[in-house]
Amino acid sequence: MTFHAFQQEDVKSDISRKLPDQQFLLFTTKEEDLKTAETKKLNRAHEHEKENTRSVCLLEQKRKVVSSNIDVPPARKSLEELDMDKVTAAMVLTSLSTSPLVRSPPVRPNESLNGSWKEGGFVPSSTSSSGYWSWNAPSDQSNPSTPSPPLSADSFKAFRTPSQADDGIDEGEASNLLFDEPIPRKRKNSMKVMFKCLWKNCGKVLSTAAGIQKHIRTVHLGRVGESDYSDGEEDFYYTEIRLNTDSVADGLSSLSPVSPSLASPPSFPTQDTIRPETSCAKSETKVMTPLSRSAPTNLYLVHTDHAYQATPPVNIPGSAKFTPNGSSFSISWQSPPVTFTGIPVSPTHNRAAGSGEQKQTHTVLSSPPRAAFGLRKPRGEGKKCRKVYGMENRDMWCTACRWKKACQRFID
DNA sequence: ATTGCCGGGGT
DNA sequence: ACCCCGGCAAT
Ligand SMILES: [Zn+2]
Repeated sequence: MTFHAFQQEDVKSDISRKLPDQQFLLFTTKEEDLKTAETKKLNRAHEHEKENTRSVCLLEQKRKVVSSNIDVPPARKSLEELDMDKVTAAMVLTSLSTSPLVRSPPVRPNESLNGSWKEGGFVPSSTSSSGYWSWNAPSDQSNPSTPSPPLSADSFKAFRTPSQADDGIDEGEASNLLFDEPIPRKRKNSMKVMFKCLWKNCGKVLSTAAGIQKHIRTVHLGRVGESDYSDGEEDFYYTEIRLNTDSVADGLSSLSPVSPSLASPPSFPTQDTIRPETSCAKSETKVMTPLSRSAPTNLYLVHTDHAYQATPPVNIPGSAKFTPNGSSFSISWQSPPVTFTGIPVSPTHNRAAGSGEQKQTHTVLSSPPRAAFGLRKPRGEGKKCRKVYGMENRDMWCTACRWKKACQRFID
């Protein structure tokens, strides 16, 4: 782990007025990281090194932006973890109304003095080794009894040290899905991720990290020519906000490539309690009234049921292979037309060209209502890490997405 | 073409 | 357990 400080100097002149001149402390993870994690990814080693550095830098930027915009009593440093959720809740609410947002930082450059010193310390999260990708990671284990406010917010959950085994907990153990009844109903957890530009007088909100980076690059940094100039150190100032699909619409007046956003009626917002143990299936539906016109309710980021696919068996192996041929047929029950597939006996030669022989009767018809199996997973609606962060930010993806498994961060 | 992710492989 | 990727369906 090495530190270097450098001066922000490649900003253009007008920009330097807008943002306080400051020094940056950027830590890269050369030795430690590359030694372990990188060795495995030999094929990708090159770009990865860059990417790593870059994203760290990027995260640092975020921290800096945040830190430079608020005055927090200095006594606060150490216990920030404890009331993190309160702080963040307030913080996000603030961030939604005013552009720059806030957070008590570990390092706080003095903004008024242009000299802008910083103390050298800042061991990045030595106590809480893992990153801050989720609030339940290091802190919540301390107080399982006190329920945190169910409605909280999570903006830029970005402060993590790269590499690390942080991702293991990153989507920590929530196991607390509200209404997960017998039915395979998927949670209505629809939330949107937005990236908001933090430059002054620009509250631009885009839907992808790549998008906002591009925006900042072109609009604020003036780098028009180079489209994907991704050297290690760029100064992005943006934050990530998550909001429910309903109650969007405010604040986001100028968003450009935002997806249409279904105009669903206020389906009760899912509410994940932060209780560590999930108790039984007793639906303690804490369904609170959807705050009528409240600010976009940012959701907590608990989700993260254990590993991949907590959903009941929806996927029958080999079913999909035969769909186009004669062996499958679709039945429409209530709402969604589900397609059942007959179980083929001999996968190799089902339905040859001319032979309409097919004595195979579909026994599936007999078991209508529960039909425990059959349909393929309807393909999660909504953007996942890959789309949201883009290929170039692969190390921001959740673990599952990196493994090409079902995303754990954005659950449908 | 891109995205999500299951299944299966490697360590 | 962690990590990766071929391949497929859906988009
Ligand atoms: Zn993901």
